[in-house]
Amino acid sequence: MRFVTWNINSVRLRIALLERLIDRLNPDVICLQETKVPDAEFPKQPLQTLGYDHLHVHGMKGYNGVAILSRVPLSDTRAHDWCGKRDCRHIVAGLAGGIDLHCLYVPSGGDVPDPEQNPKFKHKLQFLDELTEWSATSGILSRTAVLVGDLNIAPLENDVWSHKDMLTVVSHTPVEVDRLDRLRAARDWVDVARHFVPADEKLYTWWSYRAKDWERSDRGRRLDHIWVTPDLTPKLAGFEVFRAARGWQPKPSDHVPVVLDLAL
DNA sequence: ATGGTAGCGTAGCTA
Repeated sequence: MRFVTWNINSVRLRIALLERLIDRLNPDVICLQETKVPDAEFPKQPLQTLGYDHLHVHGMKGYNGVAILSRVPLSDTRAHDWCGKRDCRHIVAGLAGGIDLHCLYVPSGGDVPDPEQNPKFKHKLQFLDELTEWSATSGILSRTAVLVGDLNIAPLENDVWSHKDMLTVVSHTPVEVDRLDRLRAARDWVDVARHFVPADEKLYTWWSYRAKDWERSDRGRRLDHIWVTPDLTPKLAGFEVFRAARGWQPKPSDHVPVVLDLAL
């Protein structure tokens, strides 16, 4: 079974690129972040035409928004609210075989990496803390699961173009990397990218729109992640960062799709 | 040190 996660940065604007992605990768399940559309206006029809009959969409006007598009049935679909906000950042669906699929969009955190000065950074840390607490107490701990999405943190040295220069830049500061580690440790999640790609190798899933030439400067970050519970480790069959999509014209997303194959 | 681009929606917020 092939899973793809992609921060698409507006699903309506990039529906043609989503169709191209489907043509190239033929995923069974697609998880999207930053759909930026209320549920009633989600472009369901073109996806159903392509065989994605099982849709779990959770969006709002203008910002955020997550979605799961599937060719296989989804059960027990639900959404979670964190930090007292209804901001459409976390949905879950059940797959055959008792597997939970989490699609997540963690707050970006603003510019200043200080929770006292910057409410957005405080929100990011609190969001991760609430998720970690919930992971440890909700009973979901014992379930087999796949977690994907834009976690907006690049935890390892080679998840950013320059570890030294990025230590004070939101997405790679020690305080948020520590919070992400605690979340990962709460269920002993396996970081699938680093299962397949050695930690001494640079690996990015996002490149800023602001670079003159994203490909040449290659100042990327690994913000988009795929995690699985340890019982799925023997089923890990393939992984890819679909870097080519960053150059798709016109108007690429600043994030690229990330692919997981599971031998279920 | 600064400012650079993009999406939504049509100003200014968010990333």
